[in-house]
Amino acid sequence: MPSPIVGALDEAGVRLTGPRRVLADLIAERRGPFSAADLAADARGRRVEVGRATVFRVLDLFAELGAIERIDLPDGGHAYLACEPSHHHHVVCSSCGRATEVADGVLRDAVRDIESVTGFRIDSHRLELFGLCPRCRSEADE
Amino acid sequence: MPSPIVGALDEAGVRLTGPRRVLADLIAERRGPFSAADLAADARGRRVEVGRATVFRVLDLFAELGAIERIDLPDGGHAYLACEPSHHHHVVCSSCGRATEVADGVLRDAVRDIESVTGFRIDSHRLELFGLCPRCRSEADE
DNA sequence: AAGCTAGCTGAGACTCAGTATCATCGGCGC
DNA sequence: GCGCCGATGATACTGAGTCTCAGCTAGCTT
Repeated sequence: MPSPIVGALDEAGVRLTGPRRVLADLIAERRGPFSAADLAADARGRRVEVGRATVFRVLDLFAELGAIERIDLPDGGHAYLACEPSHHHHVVCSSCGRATEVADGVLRDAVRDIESVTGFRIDSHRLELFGLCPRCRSEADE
Repeated sequence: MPSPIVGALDEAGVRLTGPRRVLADLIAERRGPFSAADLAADARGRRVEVGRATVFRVLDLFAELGAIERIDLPDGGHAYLACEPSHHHHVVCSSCGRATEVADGVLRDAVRDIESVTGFRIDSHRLELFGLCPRCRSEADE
């Protein structure tokens, strides 16, 4: 079964090259957030050489297609996350790295409030949430 | 008149050194977000030499004291912003860089919703908003 | 199936933010 | 003033991300 990202590539009408397939597969197998360096290491682990520059380019491409998203970690670092193309936000577990998506709806009212208070016209926003996932919560309770 | 940051340093009981005063003044004069490199350049422009490492250290210190905050720009870069120490979020004008603070209250309900939907226990979050400030809006309308 | 070409790739040099180290300096409590 | 200890600056280092360019290849064309 081909990864859903490969399907997205196909639909977008971009070339389906070797490195793109490999990276799409590796991304599909990852659960939590990952960095460009992680992917490069994964590829090396499989004895598939993918240039560092290519990893960044492909990550950019996927992000443009909406197949993955770039998020900012609390420590200031960056990471990528496979996700649905619709606008949404991420909840990242600070213990195990597991991540979940949250629909954007919850923020709509808040954004409207902020617009009327500040006079700004809000064009875009980014919200990232960090905490403990259900599994890590119950482990912490024991 | 001393910058409000100098007061914060005093209260926190940390040393009031030359570089800290200089950087506090430079930060107080800035309107929008700024980077560590911006500050270093400002200092050089005034013929005051402040080591690059010191700029980062002082920025860290100020951030710890809550006198400034680190924000993530939409392009993935970082910047700092002078602000009040209470928890809040920033609205940054994507045209002129002017920034405003928004109290955290608007998000409380949204965070509660997200907790009940996902089962996560949310410990922290970061919200950044980008758009046009009132002034740039009216200029854009003309 | 062979040819063509735009677009992709990999190597490697480069930039730039941020960190680590360490000898020296200078705030500030005495 | 004196002296201690934290702060400083010079310098070297790391690691993420970008740029360039020669060579390669996916997939259209015939």
